[in-house]
Amino acid sequence: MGSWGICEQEGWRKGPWTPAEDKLLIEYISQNGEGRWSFVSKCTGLKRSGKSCRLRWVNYLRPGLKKGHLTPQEEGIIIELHALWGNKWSTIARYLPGRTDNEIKNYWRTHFKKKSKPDQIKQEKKKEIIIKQQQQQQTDDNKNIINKIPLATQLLTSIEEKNNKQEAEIVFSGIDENHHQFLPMVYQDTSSWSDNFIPLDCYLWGGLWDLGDDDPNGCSKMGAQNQDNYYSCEGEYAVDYIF
DNA sequence: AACATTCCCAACCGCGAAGCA
DNA sequence: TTGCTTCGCGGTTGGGAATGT
Repeated sequence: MGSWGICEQEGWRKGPWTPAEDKLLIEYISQNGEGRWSFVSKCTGLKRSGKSCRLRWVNYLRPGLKKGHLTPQEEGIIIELHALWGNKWSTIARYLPGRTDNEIKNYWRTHFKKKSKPDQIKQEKKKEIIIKQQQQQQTDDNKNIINKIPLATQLLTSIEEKNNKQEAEIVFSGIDENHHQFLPMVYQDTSSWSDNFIPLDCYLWGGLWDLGDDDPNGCSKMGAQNQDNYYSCEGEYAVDYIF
């Protein structure tokens, strides 16, 4: 079934929402809360499928949504997280309060994907060469860096031992051509991540997560807790601890 | 001014996961 | 366990706005 409930029902409206439709949907949700989307049409007389109602609410009407262009900081986060997770738009969106997966997806397609054409490919290849040249050096560097991070080492070991299928691997770390410090990165299967736990590599990206105003670690808002392969951001740990 | 092209984003579609009887 | 319904996600599309020729 493609579109929830009475999917092939005649008379579903499609296309842009009108202000009157928005009003009906907002009223419904203010009285009944989110969810049970298939009941919206029954309760309000709205000629929209549950799926359409959910989409409209989530992407446009929901309170707290930010409008307007993404900030450079948000853009940076998208780039970083996309490099890590790929097209996991909803996952990325969780770390950009007020932004929707749809918005981020659209933004990526229009601002970044088009740029990864010829010029970008050349640049990528250049980078690959540079990175390869650095890798040998970095292998040693990694050891040195990790030696400075006992906890990180522990966690890496933990991931490797307990989740050998995830094949945790340090991809690179070191210093780029502009003398910017790379953090060690760990690529792993992200499918098992839960909302409540922050993977090691996110922990390692402490600066990135420091978006908050309520917690110097920028982590508490993510509700991190202890779990086998995940680093707890509650308590005394400081993300800046790494470098 | 007129037309063509590109950009942008809201909305749709198909699929798979989750929940439940 | 199975089948059905609901939900959420990622990919794609359609069309208006902006820009270029």
